[in-house]
Amino acid sequence: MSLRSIKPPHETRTRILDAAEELFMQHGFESTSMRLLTAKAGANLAAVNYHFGSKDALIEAVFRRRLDPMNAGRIAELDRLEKEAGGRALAPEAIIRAFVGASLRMIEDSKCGGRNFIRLLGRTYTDPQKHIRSLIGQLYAPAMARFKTAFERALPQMPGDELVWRMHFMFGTLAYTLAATDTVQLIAGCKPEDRYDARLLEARLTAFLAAGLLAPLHDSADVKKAA
Amino acid sequence: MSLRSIKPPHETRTRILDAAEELFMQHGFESTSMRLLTAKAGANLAAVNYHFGSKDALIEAVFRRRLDPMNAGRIAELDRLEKEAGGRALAPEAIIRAFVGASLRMIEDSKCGGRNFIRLLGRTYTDPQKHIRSLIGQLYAPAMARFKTAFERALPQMPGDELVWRMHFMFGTLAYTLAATDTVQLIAGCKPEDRYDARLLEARLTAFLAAGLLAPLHDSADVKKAA
DNA sequence: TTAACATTCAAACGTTCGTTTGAATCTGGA
DNA sequence: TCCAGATTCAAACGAACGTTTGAATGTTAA
Repeated sequence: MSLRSIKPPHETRTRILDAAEELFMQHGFESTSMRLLTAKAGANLAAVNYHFGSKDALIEAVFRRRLDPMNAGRIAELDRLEKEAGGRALAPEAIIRAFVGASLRMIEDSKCGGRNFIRLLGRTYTDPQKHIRSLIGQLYAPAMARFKTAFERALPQMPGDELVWRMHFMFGTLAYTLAATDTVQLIAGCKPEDRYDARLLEARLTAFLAAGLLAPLHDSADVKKAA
Repeated sequence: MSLRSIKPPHETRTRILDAAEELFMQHGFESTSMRLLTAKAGANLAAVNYHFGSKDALIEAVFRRRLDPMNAGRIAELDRLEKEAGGRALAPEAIIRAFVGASLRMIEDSKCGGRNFIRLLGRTYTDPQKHIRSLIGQLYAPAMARFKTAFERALPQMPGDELVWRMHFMFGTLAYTLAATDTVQLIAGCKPEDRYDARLLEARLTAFLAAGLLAPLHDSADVKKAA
């Protein structure tokens, strides 16, 4: 038995996950048939049910594989920044960058299929199926709580519900930007060139989000009076 | 023949469109079967193919019915504002409000099923199927061009590509906010109460978007140097 | 070599899908 | 009243779906 033939464990599992990632991104969950998927993965039709149990379980596995490490990285980055700052408060923009950077770094990473995943992820926040949305929510929960307290510390003067909404807006901007990589031309009116240079995009996105987060508080009394 | 029995033209057509709007929102396009849809509309299974030709044509009709008037309203509102201002430049926030308001007013309108449509629309910008995305893009194109020149007039100092991206971000924030009406609790950690009071949401969203649009220009030279 | 286990395979299962068909029914003007 | 066109209806079509099955093959350790 030669060295070449030492088979990595779960080889088919990984091939299936890779194929699923790409096809789910291209066609969505329902339009991706097990027959097309297993063919692309070079596996037998029954392989998905053997290795994952069902198509739904495969979908869950696709998200767990990348989302867990990604959010762990976000939290670690935040820990690092806070340690580095000693007792001082973090700049809101630094917190934003810790969150946004994780997504954009994955886009840049061309050798792992992260770009497919990020686009897929960005679209799945608004998936019709509730159990899929709640899976995503569950996988995000720890990081979300961690970043929320970080923002609270950085912006002690901001009312709680206001912060919740602004985080919601920021999260949405990121999600849409990553998912809708081709709708820029809707506005530009032409094909994007190198518009998805991740580094430039990160700078633009961070500037936009930081300004939105720090926007002057609207006078909610005005709104209530007008109503 | 009594007055009551005067049948409005295209009655079934309308019932089908209404049912489609609600079911597409609840389950997505593919998970909504013609059998469920026609049953909800109180029509025969063959009715969709008779009145619209195919399921895809029905999807298109669902969007055309509401999107065309909505964008026409946006443009009319912008015309009104510019006429009102005489020759003076419009405030960027007023332009934003003209765009955002059209969506939020439809959410509030409870008697027409606009709320379903808006959620459906918000998610469809990132639909996997390219021909659906390009349909939406085509329906938005006139309004998008109109608002782009309005922003250019209001912000003459902003570089063109920068404006394109910031409009992209704003559009995305709006789309996500409308589509993901239940992910706020992802951040809040609890059920939203009256969180979707449209008027309060409009104030919050406009403040966020205006600040983001007017964010200080990042030094793109820095980014290029670092790369 | 053998036995136990893990994986792959071709084939079939029952179900559901969008669409089509041709007859039945309704509608409005001659 | 009668007829042409519009609409509705029950029934069926072939295709594609996710999943299951049981045999075949590959792998590992005694």
